[in-house]
Amino acid sequence: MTAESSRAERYNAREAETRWQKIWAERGIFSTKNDDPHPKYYVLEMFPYPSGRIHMGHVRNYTMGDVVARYKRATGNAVLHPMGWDAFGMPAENAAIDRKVHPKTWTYDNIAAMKKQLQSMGLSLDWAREIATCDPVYYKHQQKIFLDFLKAGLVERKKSKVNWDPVDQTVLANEQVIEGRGWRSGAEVEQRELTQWFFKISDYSETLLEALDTLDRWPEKVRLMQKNWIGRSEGLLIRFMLDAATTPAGEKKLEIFTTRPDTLFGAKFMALSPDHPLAQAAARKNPKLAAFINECKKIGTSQAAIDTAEKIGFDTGMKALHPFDPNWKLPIYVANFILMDYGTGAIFGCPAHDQRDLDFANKYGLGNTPVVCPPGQDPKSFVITDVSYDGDGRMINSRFLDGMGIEEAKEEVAKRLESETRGNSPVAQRQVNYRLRDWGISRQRYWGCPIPIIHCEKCGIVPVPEKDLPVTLPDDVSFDKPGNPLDHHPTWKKVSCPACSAPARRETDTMDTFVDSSWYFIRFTDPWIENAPTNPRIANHWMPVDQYIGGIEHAILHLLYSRFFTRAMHKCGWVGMDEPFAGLFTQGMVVHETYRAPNGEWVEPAKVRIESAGEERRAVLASTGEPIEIGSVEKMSKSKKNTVDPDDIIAAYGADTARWFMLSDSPPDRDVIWTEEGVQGAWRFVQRLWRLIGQIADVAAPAARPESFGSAAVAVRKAAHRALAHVSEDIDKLRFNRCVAHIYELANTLGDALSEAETEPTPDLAWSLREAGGILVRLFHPMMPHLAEECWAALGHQNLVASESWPTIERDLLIESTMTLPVQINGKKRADVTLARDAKQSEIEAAVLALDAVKKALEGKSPKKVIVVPQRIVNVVV
RNA sequence: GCGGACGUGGCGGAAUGGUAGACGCAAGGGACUUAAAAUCCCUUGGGAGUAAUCCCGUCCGGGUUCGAGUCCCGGCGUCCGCACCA
Repeated sequence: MTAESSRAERYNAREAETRWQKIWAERGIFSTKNDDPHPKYYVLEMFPYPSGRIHMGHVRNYTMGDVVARYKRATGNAVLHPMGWDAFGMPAENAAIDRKVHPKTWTYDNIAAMKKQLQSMGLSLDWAREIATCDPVYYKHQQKIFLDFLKAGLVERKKSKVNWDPVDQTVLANEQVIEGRGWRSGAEVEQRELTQWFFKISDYSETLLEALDTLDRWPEKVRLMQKNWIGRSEGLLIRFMLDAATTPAGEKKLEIFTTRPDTLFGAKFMALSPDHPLAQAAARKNPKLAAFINECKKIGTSQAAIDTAEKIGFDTGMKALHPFDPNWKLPIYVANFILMDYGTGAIFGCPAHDQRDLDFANKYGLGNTPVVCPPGQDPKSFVITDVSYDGDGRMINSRFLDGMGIEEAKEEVAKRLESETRGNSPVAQRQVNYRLRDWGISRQRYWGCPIPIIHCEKCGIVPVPEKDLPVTLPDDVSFDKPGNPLDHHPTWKKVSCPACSAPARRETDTMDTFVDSSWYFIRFTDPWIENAPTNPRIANHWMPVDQYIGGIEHAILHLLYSRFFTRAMHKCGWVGMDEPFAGLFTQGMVVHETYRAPNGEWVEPAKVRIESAGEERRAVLASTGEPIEIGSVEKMSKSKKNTVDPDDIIAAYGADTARWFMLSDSPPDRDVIWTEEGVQGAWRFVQRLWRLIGQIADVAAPAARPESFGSAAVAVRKAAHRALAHVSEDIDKLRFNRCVAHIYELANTLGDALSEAETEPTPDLAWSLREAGGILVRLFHPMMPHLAEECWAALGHQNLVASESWPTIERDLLIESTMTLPVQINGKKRADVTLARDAKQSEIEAAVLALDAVKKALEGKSPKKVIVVPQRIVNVVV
C-alpha cells in the first residue's frame, strides 16, 4: 500500500493539543445549558485544594471523570461537568507565615497556575461555572445556610471536650483526628474544653445509616466504613436504684446503657465516668475521690496517652441495687475508661462476658460469675479466669433466665423491666445509641468562612442580619502572633449589636473547610444566582450527582458531611432530595518506585536512568552514572521525592499519552504504578494510532455502503462492532483498563487487515476499513480527545469528534453464524468442534461423539453423560 | 481485639461456575539501516517429546459440581478501616 501523504509522519502532540483546546474553547462546546432538554447527567470529580500545582492523583481523577463526561455527551445526554476550588484552609496561612504572602494572593495565584495545568489536560469542563470557596460570592450563601440551619435547630453552641491541634492552633472534628493526630499537621491531638459551634449531624444518625442501603452505586467498602463510623447499637437503658445508706442525699438512681441486658445476673460492679454528675457529687464530699478524678483528667490530655493508659478505678463506697433483687448491692466505682459522652456515662460491669470488665474486676478482686454457657460445655465446669466469653450459648446462674438463648434472655429482661416502675418512671426502656458525635465546625483560624454571629452582653447570641451578609474577611491581618489573626485584628470584631445597638463582639471563629465542600456540588447547578444559595428548581433538575469520583480518603469525612448537609438543606428548602451522590467511585492512588543514593538521600525519578541488562534492572544517576538503589513502590510524596510532575509529562508526551497511561493496566479502583516504560508504551500507541488512521484515510473507499461484504470485510466490521459493544459496556461500568485492552485489540486487527491487503483493497473492504477507523476514533475519543480530533479530521470529517455521537452497534455483526465449542472429556479440554450456530442438541452430541479424541477416550463404550451448554461448551463424562 | 478486601506468568492485570493467562509492559531472537532511533515479524507459565501431542499449573488443605481462579469450610499471608463505644 502506498502512503505518500502530506500528513506529518509523526503526531505532534504539543502543537495539536493546544490547537484543539483553543477550538473547543472558542466553540464553547463544553458549556452546559440549564434548559438543555436532553436527559441530564451530572459527573463530578472532587474539586482540588489549590496547593499550587496539580499532581498525578489529580490527572488520574480528572481523566476518569472526563472519559465519563465525554462518553455521556456522545450518547445523547446533557452533561454537567464543572470544576472549582476548595480554596480555604491552613496551607494558605502557613504560606503567609513562612513567606509573608497574603493567603488570598497565594490562593488566587495557585488557582491561576492550576487552572492552566488542568486546561492543558484537555478536560471537557464547563469553566463558566467555576467556583472558589474563598470568594465572598460563594461564602455569602454559606453564611446564609448557617443562619438557616440555626433557625431550623440544626446548629448548637455548647461547651465540650474537643480535639485541639497544638500545631495548627485549632480545634478538629472527630473525623479529622487520624490515629490520635491532626489530619493535616500530624501533631498529637490534645483534649480541651471549649465552647464551640456544632452542626447537629447526630440528629440524622438513623437516616444517614438507613439510607446507606439505598446507595447501590457506592462501593461496599465506603458504605461499611460509614456504617461503622455511625456505630448504631441497640440496647436497654436501665435505672438502678441507689442504696440510700451509702449515697449522698438527693441522689436516688443511676442510669446505665447496656447492649447485654441478658448478662444482668453476672453483674459485679457499676462504673461511672469521672465526669459523671454522681461522681462529681460524691467527690465534693470525698477529697480522695476528687483527687482521683483529677488524676484521670491529667492522663487524658493526649490521645496517645488515652490509648496506653492503664484501666484504673476508685471505689466510691456507694452501692446500687440490682433491678431484679433489692437485696443485691453492687459497688459503684469511678473508672477512667468510661466515656461521659457515650450512653449515660455509666455502666454495669459483667466481668465474665466483657474483657474490659474482666480486667477491671480481676484488678480490684471483684470476681466473676459466668451467665452464658457455650454450646457443648458443662455449666458446672465452665470457669472464666483471664479471658471473657462473648460468644453464643445458654443462660446459666441467672434465675428465671436459665436455659434461654441470649436473644431470648435480652427480650425477657427488657419486657420485665419495661413494665415495672419505680417512682414514676419505668425501670428500663429500649434505647438506640450511636457512636456518631455532632460536628464541631469552629476553627480558630483566619482563612475560612466567618461564622455570621455577634455576641452581645445583653442579647446574647445574635445572628448577623441577612442584609449584612456576607461577613467578609478583613484583608489587613497580621500573622506575627500565634493564634487567630481575626482575634488580634484591632477593629474587625468590634461591632454594634444588631438587636440593641450596644457595643458587641463579632464571632472570630471561622467554619471548618469541610463545610465549604459540603454543598459546592449543589451550587454548581446554578453558580450565578445572587440572592440565594441555590435555585431549587435547577438544583433539583441536576441533582443528585450521577457519578462522583474521588479518593477513598474521603470515605467518611467529606462524604458523610455532604450527606448530612444535603438533608439539612432539604429541610431548609434549598434542595429536594436527601442523597447528593447517586454513584460514587473511589479511585486508587498513583504510586511510583523510590530511589535512594548511596548517601541515603531520596532521588527524584527525573534524575534517575533505568538500565536493563537482560533480566536485571538497575538504576543510575543520569548525570554521573553513579548507582542508585531501587526501593519499594509507594504513594507519590514529596518526602520520598518519588513524584512525577504532570507538566513535564505533558510537555514531553502530551496530555493524551498521560491520560491513556493513567487508564491502562490497573483497574481504576486500585493503585496504578507510574513507570517510564509504561508512559513510553502509551506514547508508542498514540503514534501507532496516528499512522493507522493515516493509512486508513489513504484507502480509496466508495462513498456508498456496498451491497455485500467479502469475508475480509466482514471480519473487520465484526471486530469494530465487537470492540464498540465492549468499550460501551466497560465505560458504563468504569472499567477503563478493559476499554484500553479492547481498543488495542481493534487497532491490532485493523493493522493486520491493512498489511494483509497486499494490493489496493476491494471496495467492500475499503469501505469497512473506513467504517472501522471511524468507530475506532470515536471509541478512543473519551480517553485521548486531542488525538481523536486530529484523526477525525484526517478521516475527512468537518465537525468535531467531541460533538459527534457515539457509534451505533450493529447487533447482527455480534452474532456468529457458526460456533466453535470446546469439547471436554471429564472436565479437561481435549478438542474443538465447529458447528452451525443453531445446531440442535442431538447434532452437537453426534458431532462430538464422532471426534477422534472422544472415540479414543470412550474406547468403544458409550459415554455416561454428555453435557451440552448452548454456545459455551460440551463435556463428555466417560 | 473487631470489621472488610485481596492472593493468577518476570511485572500490571483478563476471565456471566464453562478453552486460565485477553491486553499491555519487560525480556529474547530476527528484518530494515553504514549505524542508532523509529518501525515491522517471531518466541515468551513450568516440564517431557524431532513432532503430533501429553503431564503439571490460579497461596495451602478439604468439600460441592459433569466442570472451580470463580461457590462452601478450615488454614497461611498481604493490605485497609475502626478501636476503652458499654
